[in-house]
Amino acid sequence: MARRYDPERRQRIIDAAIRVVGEKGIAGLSHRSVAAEADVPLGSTTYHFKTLDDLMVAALRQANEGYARTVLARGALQDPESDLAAELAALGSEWFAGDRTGLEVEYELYLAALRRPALRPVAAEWAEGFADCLALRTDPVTARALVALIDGICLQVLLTGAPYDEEYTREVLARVIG
Amino acid sequence: MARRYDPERRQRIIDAAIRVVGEKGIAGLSHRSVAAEADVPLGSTTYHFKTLDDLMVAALRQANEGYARTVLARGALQDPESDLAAELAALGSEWFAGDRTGLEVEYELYLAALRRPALRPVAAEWAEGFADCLALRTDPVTARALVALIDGICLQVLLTGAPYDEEYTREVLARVIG
DNA sequence: ATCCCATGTGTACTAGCGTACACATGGATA
DNA sequence: TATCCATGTGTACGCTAGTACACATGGGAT
Repeated sequence: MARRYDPERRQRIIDAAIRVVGEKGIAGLSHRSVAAEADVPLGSTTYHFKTLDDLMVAALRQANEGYARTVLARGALQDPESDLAAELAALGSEWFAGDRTGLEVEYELYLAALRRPALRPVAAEWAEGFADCLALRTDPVTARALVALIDGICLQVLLTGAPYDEEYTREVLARVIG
Repeated sequence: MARRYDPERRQRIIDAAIRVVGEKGIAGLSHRSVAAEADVPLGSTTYHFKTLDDLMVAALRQANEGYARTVLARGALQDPESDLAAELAALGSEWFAGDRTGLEVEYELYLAALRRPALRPVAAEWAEGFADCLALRTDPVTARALVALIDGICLQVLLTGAPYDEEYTREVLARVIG
């Protein structure tokens, strides 16, 4: 019995869940599919995560942390001298560059909060955390609006297949900043 | 057997699908659950809609038409003298007033396009149709941004459970209009 | 050193799913 | 009127799901 007493078992299950959502979407997420992806027995996924909602909460929280890091990594966002709209539009370009799987996973789990109350606090954490970060450069109301507009623009791109337009994004974000 | 040769069978199945999504979410949508809700045999739902995607396409299209009517019904939107931002913010209040089930169904199907390519053209129809309508009062770029911002604001409300704030919405929409 | 219990493993049960298919029926067409 | 085929009905199959549970194991508290 290899891998008994695996101290990272729980973490590996979360990572596997994120990969499953990336490959098959939330509809393809099950205790069994995650167990197979993580190479652990079925009972192990049900032991660590009693319900799929629990697992999605953990996965969304982890995805949020990843995107929070990409925001934090863009240090210029904190620099009062930088062009906030341009920085945010460039952040969007970074998100959409290359493989979009990560972004799709983030949004799929985020949007799942619509029907899964358990996810709502985690979705709210993301929105508020991002807004708090932006509020350092502007007022809270504007910060909330920026988050909403960025969400809306990202969704239009993901849902309709339209290309991401950084210059357009910068322009309209700048209007909200006023 | 009663109800043989039911000329509205297909329509009744679509209506039932929308009710099922409203009650149980897309996750609860199946040929069987819809058949039960529409009070038709299983074979009837699979006959009219070969796949669930087909059924979701029909349901989203119908939901879109309903919301398009609420937009058109707000005649003041077309009136060049009216305050566009205020009218749109009021439209949001109308959407959120009372039972939100309809709005949740609309967004749940709309957002499902993220993972279901079959729904993307229908999602794009909604976004473009709404934007085209707004473009009558402003330019196409601003119209698109307004749709994105409205989507973002509605989602924040639905996902995080925050209340809908008409005055805040009017204020930030006005900034985008410039 | 002993024991407990958090953790890990394997399997079985029941329910619901999409799918397929054989057959029924009667409006539309010729 | 005779025929055809779009539409309607009922049932069965194989698959996957969540859940439950009995049992195994060994790290850490005592």
